[in-house]
Amino acid sequence: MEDHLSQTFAALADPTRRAMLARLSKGEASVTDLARPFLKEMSLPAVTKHLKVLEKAGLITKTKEAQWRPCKLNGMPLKDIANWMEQYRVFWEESFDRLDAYLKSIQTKRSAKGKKHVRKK
Amino acid sequence: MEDHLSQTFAALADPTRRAMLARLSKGEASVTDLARPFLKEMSLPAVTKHLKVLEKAGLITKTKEAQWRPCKLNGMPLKDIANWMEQYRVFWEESFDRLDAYLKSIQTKRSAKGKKHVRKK
DNA sequence: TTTATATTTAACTTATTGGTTAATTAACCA
DNA sequence: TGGTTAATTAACCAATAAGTTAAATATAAA
Repeated sequence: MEDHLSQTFAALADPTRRAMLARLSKGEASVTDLARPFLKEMSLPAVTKHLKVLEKAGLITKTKEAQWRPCKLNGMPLKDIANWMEQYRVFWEESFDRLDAYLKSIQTKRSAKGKKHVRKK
Repeated sequence: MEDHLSQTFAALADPTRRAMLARLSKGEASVTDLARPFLKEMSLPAVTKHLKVLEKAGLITKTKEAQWRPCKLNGMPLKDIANWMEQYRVFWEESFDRLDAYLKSIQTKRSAKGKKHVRKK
């Protein structure tokens, strides 16, 4: 998982971890706080592991307060994802006609440069 | 990988697959077209597998044209991700002061409902 | 100093991922 | 028909992910 973006996407590819982020978006929470909704489904060490994945991806920061480890959400890695997504916005936001026109305009440019691969029908 | 959103995030958590999407954002491409930039690093079956992951996540669609399988990008799953991201926008886009104020306002609401966990310092 | 609470680490298991090579299928072409 | 190109499938392997239980660590409190 060399690159930053892959690491962030991978961290988000788990419903438990996304639920933890959702909880943290309401404010700081300790490990036990975060674990509570999941203790019927998994053990505390499993929760620790999920938090470690989020931490390594930079999505949360753990601090110390007595024997507790309050966690807070850090949105920066999400900004990287949002930036990456921008280049695809046209593929979901515009009407299909516009998307089609957009693709055609690109194809034309490529043809003009002689790059288009011609294929007999 | 039960849920849709997890499947999409997981599909995006690989630089090869993201590069393939980037290529497809310039227009349709066959499997060989998509494979070309990676054939020094991996075999064709590996490429097929990556495409299968993208296809199962709904990010691409494969069609048939003679012995080729032209692939096209489908942005819909990205819209789901963009929607999910919206709830976190405040965590990267606003100034830290505003974020702090936002969190405080939420904390206050929770205190008012008697939900806030009080902890001695 | 013992005990309780909060959290992590260690060691292990199982399933999934990402890759390989070799063989197979499918369509076209001479 | 036989050969070539495009792509997939099968069988396998190594590394990683996600979980487990049991033990260890750290702080606070009695």
